Amino acid sequence: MGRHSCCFEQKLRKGLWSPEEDEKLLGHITKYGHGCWSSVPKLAGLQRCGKSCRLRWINYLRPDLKRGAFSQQEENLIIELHAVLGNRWSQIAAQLPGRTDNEIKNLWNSCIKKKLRQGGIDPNTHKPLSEVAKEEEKQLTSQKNNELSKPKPQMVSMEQQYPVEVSSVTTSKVIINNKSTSTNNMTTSAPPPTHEFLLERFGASNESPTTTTSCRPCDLVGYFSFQQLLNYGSNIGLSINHHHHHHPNPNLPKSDAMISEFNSAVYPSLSPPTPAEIKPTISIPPLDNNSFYRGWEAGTSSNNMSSSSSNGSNCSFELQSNCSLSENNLFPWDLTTTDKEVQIQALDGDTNNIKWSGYLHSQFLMNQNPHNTIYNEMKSETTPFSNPPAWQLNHQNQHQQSIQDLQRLAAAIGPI
DNA sequence: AATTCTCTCAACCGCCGATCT
DNA sequence: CAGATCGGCGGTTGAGAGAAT
Repeated sequence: MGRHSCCFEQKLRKGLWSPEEDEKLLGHITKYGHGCWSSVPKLAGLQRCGKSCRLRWINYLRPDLKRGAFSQQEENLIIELHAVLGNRWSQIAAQLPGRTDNEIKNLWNSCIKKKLRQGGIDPNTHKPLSEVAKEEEKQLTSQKNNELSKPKPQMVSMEQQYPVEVSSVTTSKVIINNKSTSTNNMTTSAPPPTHEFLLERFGASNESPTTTTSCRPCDLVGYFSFQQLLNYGSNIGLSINHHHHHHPNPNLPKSDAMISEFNSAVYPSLSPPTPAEIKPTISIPPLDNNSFYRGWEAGTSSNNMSSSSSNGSNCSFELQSNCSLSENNLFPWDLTTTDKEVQIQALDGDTNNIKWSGYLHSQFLMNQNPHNTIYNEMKSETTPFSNPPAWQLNHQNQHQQSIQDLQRLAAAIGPI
């Protein structure tokens, strides 16, 4: 069970895709949509399994892919998201329009990990390496002790260990305060950081006056503002602005000051606010996709989602769109217009960065001409699959789902 | 110039949950 | 209800390119 039948089939090609194969797949999908992936190879005349076709499309042929090197902003965002999501590459990729999970995963494994280590940060835990080493030592000793007392170690599921479901916020799964889950195996590969860690990172410490109950507003802040970021989709960068200038977190021991400085550089938008009474307000955009996007578009480059604090504290949480949608057309297609497909083009508009192979490159550049584009074909075709294309619907649905998730969460929590 | 090493990245593999039959 | 199928995900592999020796 679970195995793809295609995996057993003989005579299927493997390995790198030839330009001819790419052309066939591209031609087929742009004309008919992918529909059922398992039927794509047959229909497109390819000796590949459907899974391979899907992967090729998603990772390489999709027209909304942003090619070229990752910007520093993107890298920073990946680091920030990894701190929250762990190795959930697809969810991280969902916040970086035009980037694939595979690409991000590769970048993480080849570059970012190394950079973080060089900066004294453990890439798995996002904590200073020195701290992690200490914890490992502690764990080793406590493990030894446990082995003496317990014959078998208890398995802890991810849900038990990190009970806040980051990917899909549903009222049933949100646990406001997970103080009970103190076991935090920092040696495992890339666990999402704990709630406590986020509190530490965000500076929402016990100094808050509202810390006595099990449902503190500040407890929500770390996750919830991040959740807002995550759910509000691809074009939002999180910035936690505290109106002090950057300085090492006073809560950190002095020996960690350098690391803190590094954090400021690597996590430029994540410099911890001073421990203060942060009380975010939540504004929920309407469900209507178009008006939501227009709402972002209508704003300036900085769209405050929540920025008030109850006592006039200098801290504010602010969600920013990276830049104005109207300026950069960050969505690969403009959902508010009728000529959607005509708008599809390299997102950053920098053709030098486009890594298409030669024939594809010329083909796509050609296709950017609204008068000569296969995407016009896509639009005009009225096949069961391509009206609109599934990959467009997916993107659209993803945002709508995110908004609905957030609304459910807000409804469950009530006014803060 | 030849060899080895390192890095990048496309693609595969195996698993899982959802859906279909 | 059980098995089959499918789409999706994260981990891993290995080819190829470039750097170092």
